[in-house]
Amino acid sequence: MVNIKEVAERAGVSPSTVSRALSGRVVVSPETKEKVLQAVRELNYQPNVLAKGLKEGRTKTIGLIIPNVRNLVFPAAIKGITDVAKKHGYTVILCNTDEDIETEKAHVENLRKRLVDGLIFSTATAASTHILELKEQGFPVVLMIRHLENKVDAVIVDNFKGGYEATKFLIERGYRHIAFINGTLGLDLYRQRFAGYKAALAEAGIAYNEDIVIHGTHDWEDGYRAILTILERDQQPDAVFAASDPKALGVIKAIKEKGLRVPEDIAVMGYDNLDMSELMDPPLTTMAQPFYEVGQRAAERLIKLIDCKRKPRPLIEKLPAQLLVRVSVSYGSAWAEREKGKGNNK
Amino acid sequence: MVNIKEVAERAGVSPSTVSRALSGRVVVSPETKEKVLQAVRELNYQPNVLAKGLKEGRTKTIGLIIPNVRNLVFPAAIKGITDVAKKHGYTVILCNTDEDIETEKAHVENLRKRLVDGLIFSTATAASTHILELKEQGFPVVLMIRHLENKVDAVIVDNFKGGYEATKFLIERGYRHIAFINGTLGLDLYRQRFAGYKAALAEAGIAYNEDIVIHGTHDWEDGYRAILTILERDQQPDAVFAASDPKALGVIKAIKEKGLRVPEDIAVMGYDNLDMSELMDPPLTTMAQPFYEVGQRAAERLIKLIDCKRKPRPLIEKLPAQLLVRVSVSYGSAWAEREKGKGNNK
DNA sequence: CTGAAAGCGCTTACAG
DNA sequence: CTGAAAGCGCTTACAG
Repeated sequence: MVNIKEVAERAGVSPSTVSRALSGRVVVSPETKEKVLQAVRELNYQPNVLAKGLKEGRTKTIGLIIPNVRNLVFPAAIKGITDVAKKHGYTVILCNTDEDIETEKAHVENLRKRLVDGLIFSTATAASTHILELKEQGFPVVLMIRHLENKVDAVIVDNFKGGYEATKFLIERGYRHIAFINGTLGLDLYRQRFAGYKAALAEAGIAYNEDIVIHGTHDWEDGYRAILTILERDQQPDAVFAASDPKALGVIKAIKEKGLRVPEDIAVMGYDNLDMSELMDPPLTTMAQPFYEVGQRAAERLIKLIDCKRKPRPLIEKLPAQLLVRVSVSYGSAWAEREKGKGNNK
Repeated sequence: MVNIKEVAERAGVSPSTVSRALSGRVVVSPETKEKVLQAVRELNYQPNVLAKGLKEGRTKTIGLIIPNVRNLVFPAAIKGITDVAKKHGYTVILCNTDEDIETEKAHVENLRKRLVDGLIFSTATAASTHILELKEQGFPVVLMIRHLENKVDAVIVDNFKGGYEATKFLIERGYRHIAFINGTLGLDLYRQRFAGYKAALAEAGIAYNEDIVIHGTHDWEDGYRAILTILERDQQPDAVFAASDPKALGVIKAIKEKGLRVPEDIAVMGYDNLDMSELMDPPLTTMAQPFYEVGQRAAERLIKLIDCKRKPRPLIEKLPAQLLVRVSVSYGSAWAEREKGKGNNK
């Protein structure tokens, strides 16, 4: 590859001048500048980013650490990040941790060796204390989707509110026996959705029934098994709130295979709004998470942290999940009764 | 961050010695080596990869250029690549082109400025001649999933065979009026699947009927509309072969909404085997593409190209797609007849 | 406005 | 086996 010296020779100036003409930050006479640009074009000169980075101490690169690229919540967020990064002239390095904390640490080391300017994370586990260390060293870090304590900047979705609103909607629709199929309680986002579920029940005066709540499910097959387990306990929920779309989809599959109908016999509410959820039979009612926006906001926040010398105090940005009503939730038995009663109340 | 000089001081040796002790490629006395490693541990020294890369002219980094991270075929391939890269000590830089050729070119420039050691591509379009240029300059490039002419190393799936076997299976199952819903003919992979479809028809002596073939569909909504269009043409296919799973899923949705049953009235065959396809109602019969393996093989090939000075001639590796029989395809009208006739033929 | 020099943090041929 | 020196390709304070 051609270097700055060759460009300088071609243009009849010194390397310093080439550098200045290209940077735009220093005054260079118009004629010299034109000569330089001409030479650059002729030789198709591409400044070596390593040398530049070594000198300047920054690389216009951000590291992105994701627990699992095959988890469908991440591709949209990745897109949001790369779009914003591109707009600001940043390159993104993607690392996959397989939900493993040691792999995560290894990636962080590797990225720091490469002098990335900042890091966007979805933590593998809540035990990622090495992230707090980074933060303390003044290294720009933004968490996304999954967050830690409130000491590190983060862009997340309001999971308590999401869980609350989903459950409240089911209750308003007249469902009274609402099963909850949750992910691992090791992740704050699932704890929050659970708390929201309970809060909505309490508000409506519905007793919490632990026989229709299952934690720790992971993929659609777990969701499939979980609802079967609940059914085997001789529980007959009139609705199921699953804490992720894949779990909801597994639930629907199991319900159908039992010869029951969705939503007539059991309504199903998901959480995510993955691309496929609209396509399902029946189309899934769900809490839509704004993953693309989460990615965008995380990247914008990180770039702000990188550019600004004195570190502002951590900001936790919570975006709202949005209820998306489709076919998998209809009206429960309490709906008609309430409608009937409405006339009297007024 | 701590540098090599500080380590040298701590260990009481020269920077050269630190470098040598760490590289392992040169003889260093055991005692010196121990002193150095001790200092490295105490200071938590991480060699600066930029400086190292600048000096050595390589960075142990590979660039990965993907047309669209939200397209579900890619996450699995990305995983295959990052797994292999990690095993060999390489880092992966992910770039997203949005199917846009100019963005693709910009990414290539950017990555070369960063001295990546090689590139893995899924080309945005067949017109990516800049990739051929890279190849001619002796720069290591491997294409994946989508390939160009046979001048560049590539790991792809055998699309002709895949299209042929899918269609042949439908014919063997007794279907005779098989619609084909294809992607864009601008991509070789769709041309090949189409050719396979026609070859299987011809072999079985079934006339090609262009009224039940639609090209250029992209996502599930296009698939949904395409089958509706065919139905409006007063065509009644007994089976639909869709050239991707999302298209097949859209087809199923449309068929159901028309009050027809899958597979009893119309059978549906997909192509991909995305994670969700098994979950559908009915579970989708499809040609499974080994995306994870494609990613692995592409990364292995690229690393081989990087390590080997004299360039071997381009190798196009074709992995087989595999028929996965699930519920969305059953038995067509010609099946029973043939079964009946079998006794006589023997 | 422009050039010569120093330096970013490494590695490696050259001496010893 | 080890150290001093040069150099990878840039940028920028220092002169002029």
